[in-house]
Amino acid sequence: MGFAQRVYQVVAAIPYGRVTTYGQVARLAGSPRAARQVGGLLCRLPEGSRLPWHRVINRFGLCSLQGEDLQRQLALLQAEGVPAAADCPLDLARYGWPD
DNA sequence: AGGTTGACCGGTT
DNA sequence: AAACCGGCCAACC
Repeated sequence: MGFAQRVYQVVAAIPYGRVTTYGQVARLAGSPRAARQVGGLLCRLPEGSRLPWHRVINRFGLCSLQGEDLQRQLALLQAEGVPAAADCPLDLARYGWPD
């Protein structure tokens, strides 16, 4: 299985109401330095994908998206009880996906 | 075929 | 404390 498939599996396994970082997804996918590529993959997900891409944020606890996409991500997170905001970083110790 | 460009990160200056 | 640097992968010129 290739890198992309492993990333999809890891993202699919992020629990409801939790978030994780690009770096951790990369780590769990077996390629610790490939955080950027994780973003690249999620960026080009097909429209109707059932993958919980919105649970992946950056190492500062903020969403890396902008504009309309950012609003969509915030809404999805809020809908599952995660107090995500555009400006205020999430506490990863509280909402993060523990190893 | 080779260069560029990203939803990034960690370690080292 | 802030800037820098190399990695790693896929897609698109």
